[in-house]
Amino acid sequence: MAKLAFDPIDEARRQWEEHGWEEAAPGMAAVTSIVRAQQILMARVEEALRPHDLTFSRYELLQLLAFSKAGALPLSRIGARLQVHPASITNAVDRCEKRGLVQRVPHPTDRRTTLAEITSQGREVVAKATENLNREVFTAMGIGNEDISALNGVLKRFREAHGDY
Amino acid sequence: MAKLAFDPIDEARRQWEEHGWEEAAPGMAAVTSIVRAQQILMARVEEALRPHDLTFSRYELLQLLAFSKAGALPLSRIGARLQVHPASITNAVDRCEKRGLVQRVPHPTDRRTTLAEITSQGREVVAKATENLNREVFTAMGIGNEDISALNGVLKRFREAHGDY
DNA sequence: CGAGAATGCTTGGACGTCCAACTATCGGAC
DNA sequence: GTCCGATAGTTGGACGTCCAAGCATTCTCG
Repeated sequence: MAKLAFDPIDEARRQWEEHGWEEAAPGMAAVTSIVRAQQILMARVEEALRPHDLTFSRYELLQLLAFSKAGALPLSRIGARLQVHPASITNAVDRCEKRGLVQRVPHPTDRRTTLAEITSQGREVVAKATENLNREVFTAMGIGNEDISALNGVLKRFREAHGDY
Repeated sequence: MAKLAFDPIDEARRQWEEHGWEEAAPGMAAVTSIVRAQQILMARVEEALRPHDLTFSRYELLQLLAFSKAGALPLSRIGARLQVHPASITNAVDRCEKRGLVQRVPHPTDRRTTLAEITSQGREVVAKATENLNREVFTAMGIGNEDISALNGVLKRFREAHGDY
């Protein structure tokens, strides 16, 4: 994988400083690092999910439903929890419904609302997928526990500062 | 923006621990946090670039060329530096070329290779875009300098552990 | 020197994301 | 009680990413 003899982010930082943007250099490095880390992680996650024919979005959908009390939630609440556009929810639910992992159910009192309900097959698939993810990704981060804790702390402050949750 | 009364990541962690996956909980939280942080950052970046009609991929392409000695690089080297698929480079160069920010030039000795060369207009656009990014994103991260340093340190170790660079 | 492997780029298709526009339903205010 | 704004979900289009396949060129090695 390593095609380069140097760290591209260190290199970018050097360039930033050379151009008189010392103020912005650490932030630039942080943004670039997060983007790159996300690319690496998503590649690993998608690989762990491939045997189950799931994508990360669809996995998140199924896991959220599996953890909910009734196994069903309004699409709008799903969107709020996963922080994605309503159209993306429609898409994810469509695909899961085609595979029988989820089914659309009308809301009992509000006819505008549609619920997504996880099926027993959906529960099976998401259980196996979680097992894989835990083994191949979440417990194999490649950095120490202190680093993971520090990361979680910083990113929690970051998200809070930007009005997440 | 804040639609929720709780942190979804804390909630997910709680669920993980309840299901006996304590081992994987910190890694799960870290992965989810990185994904979410990247979403937040990309939204901010894209907004800062919108006035210049650029996307982040195209900005990265232009900045890389602007910093290169000759203002031109083989498409394959661009792909290696930005860590994206060749097809994505083709796409980005196509769009920049249509706007006159970049032009394709044949490699002097290797006829397989195509160079992307930044134009003077491309240099103007990327300079203004960088100014915007520095002001609106890179120097407005919402967390302290120590947090940014810690983040950069952890993510550098993470990237190194996964064979980046 | 010549055939097969490797490299460089492009194309077409699948997927996910967002936005804007639209339909349907609900709820509050006068 | 009715109308108008807010809310819920879907659709179609634009964009970016990846993969697989294909074509051209260059390199390697017998």
